[in-house]
Amino acid sequence: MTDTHFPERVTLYPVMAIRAARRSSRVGGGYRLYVLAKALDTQGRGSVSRDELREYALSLGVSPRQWQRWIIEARNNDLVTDVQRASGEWELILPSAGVAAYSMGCDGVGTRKAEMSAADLIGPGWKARVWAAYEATHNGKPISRERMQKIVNVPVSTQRYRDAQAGVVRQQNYAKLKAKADSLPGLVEFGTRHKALYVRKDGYIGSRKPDSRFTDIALRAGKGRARKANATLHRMQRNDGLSLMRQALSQDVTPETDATNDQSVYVRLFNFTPAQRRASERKIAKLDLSRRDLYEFSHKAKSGSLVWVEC
DNA sequence: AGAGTAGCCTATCTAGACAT
DNA sequence: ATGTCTAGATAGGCTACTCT
Repeated sequence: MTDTHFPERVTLYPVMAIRAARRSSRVGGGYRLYVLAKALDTQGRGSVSRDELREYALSLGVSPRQWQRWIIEARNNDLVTDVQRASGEWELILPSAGVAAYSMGCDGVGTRKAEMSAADLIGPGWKARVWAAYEATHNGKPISRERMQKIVNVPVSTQRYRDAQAGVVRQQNYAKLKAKADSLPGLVEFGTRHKALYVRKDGYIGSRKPDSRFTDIALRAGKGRARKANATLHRMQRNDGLSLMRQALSQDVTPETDATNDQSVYVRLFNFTPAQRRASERKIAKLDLSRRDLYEFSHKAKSGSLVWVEC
């Protein structure tokens, strides 16, 4: 076999992949071809040989017919540009992530890349595996499906469908609040930002938090150049008058909106280590927020659920 | 003969409705 | 909170065709 020199792993921005995976995007194959091309361009030259990319795709099980459709999609979305070298060989010029995101109509590339196997991009279930890569970027931190829908605009029912198909493991999270059981009636009567309150066996008040999800389909990669890619994208949007209002806070925190003034007044942060918690406290101190929840990981319950203590 | 392609057919997917 | 079902839509495979 001559395939062995082709990359087995690729890195991508799951937020872009999710955009491409939308039925209406008409760039599902084109985007995957772009990801493969980027993986092939190990030197970062900004271009790859068209024949080599075709060979790479076919070695992964892409049919000649698919290749034909995919490269057309990639061209239609400015993800590749054909140029002929003096030698006669055809090269494909590849845009940067930010420019590619702009071409695809993304509002952002997210904050994290993910790494996954190239073969997982091909064949039935690829959308679920790409979704799992997005789940992996949360690194086990609790996040509700509703929140993910707000971020990437994938309906909750579709999220469940994808998770089930990709075998994503879900774990429940419970928070141990500072308040004791005797304050529960007051909390119930006057209301609280905490949902699903109950009295724990140790006498403190507990609250059900969003689930954590885990997968081994993808690894969370470093932050890489997400900031740069987003900056490029947003500059292009501004130039086109397409700039959208963006979140004031990073994706590591969960802003909620106060219905009365539409301002972010509330964040919730989950931290696995004391060092993470201290970093979060510093971050929060700068933000001038009226309300916040901060939790540090405590332990894994017998049931498998994760328990977090309010700080 | 071999490469590329059109069009048909089937598998897969989406997302709402309903059930548990 | 999850699972099941479904109609309608899309993607991908297959085959026969054209062109050189």
